Amino acid sequence: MVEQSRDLCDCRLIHRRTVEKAMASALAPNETESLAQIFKALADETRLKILWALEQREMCVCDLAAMLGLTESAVSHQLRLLRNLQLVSNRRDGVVLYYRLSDNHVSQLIKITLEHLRD
Amino acid sequence: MVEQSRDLCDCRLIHRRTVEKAMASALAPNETESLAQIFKALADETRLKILWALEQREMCVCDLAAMLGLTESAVSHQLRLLRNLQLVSNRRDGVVLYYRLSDNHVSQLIKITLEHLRD
DNA sequence: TTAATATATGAGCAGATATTCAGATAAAGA
DNA sequence: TCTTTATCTGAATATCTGCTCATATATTAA
Repeated sequence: MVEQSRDLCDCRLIHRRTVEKAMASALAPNETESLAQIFKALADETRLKILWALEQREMCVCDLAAMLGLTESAVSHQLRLLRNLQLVSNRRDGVVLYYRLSDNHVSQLIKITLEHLRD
Repeated sequence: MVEQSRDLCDCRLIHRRTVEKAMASALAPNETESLAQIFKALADETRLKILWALEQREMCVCDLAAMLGLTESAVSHQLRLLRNLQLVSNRRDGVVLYYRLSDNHVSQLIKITLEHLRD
């Protein structure tokens, strides 16, 4: 006869202290959420291509669309997302908006991950 | 009379060289895909919590489930994903599998991103 | 003001994904 | 061998997300 659900294993008793410590040093809920948002922004091939291109030169929406073979609308949607997370900034020159990376954290993240992939 | 679609702006002609250079220095398709996979792995609050906990101590599936308030099944699914990307490894002690981070790239990524969020 | 250009935005759909549920494996001990 | 424990896995589902389409906004030039 089964007395407990299969989802309650003995480790929960044996490792009680481990779990308590892990919970005590866990990320704050808002930190976890913000981290996930940033990584979500990097978790898409289109946005990665955009960011990698901007890491090397500023480009307008139209340039990015041409480079990626996508509509300018699609690119603009992605740029808004990146803008909201302050990963990219822009400057206006007449009707044209030139986008660039806001800081060098993004390129650091991409480079470290490329390093990880090469191991 | 409109001669070109709205999706073909003059920038494509004016900035032709910019676009060509961007395409020449673009990430290889397989690099882009692999990068996106890694960032996708980090782009989920559950997996972030798992990785942050493992950065500080090894833990078994059961511990992680208790810590996160999730079923062991859900945790196991996520660990498989992280294992497939070689972000975590495990050692067996009897019936218990203890998980840990495979290398320190993940904690670097999380720390850089936390830094970005603090600016 | 009017027209043209570059970009932004909202709605909607197709495809991706995190969790749950039910059941399957693998190691240890009786 | 049989049972128990810890973990794994496939299928199903509800939610999320990237793109397209149509339209709106903002800047410039006529």
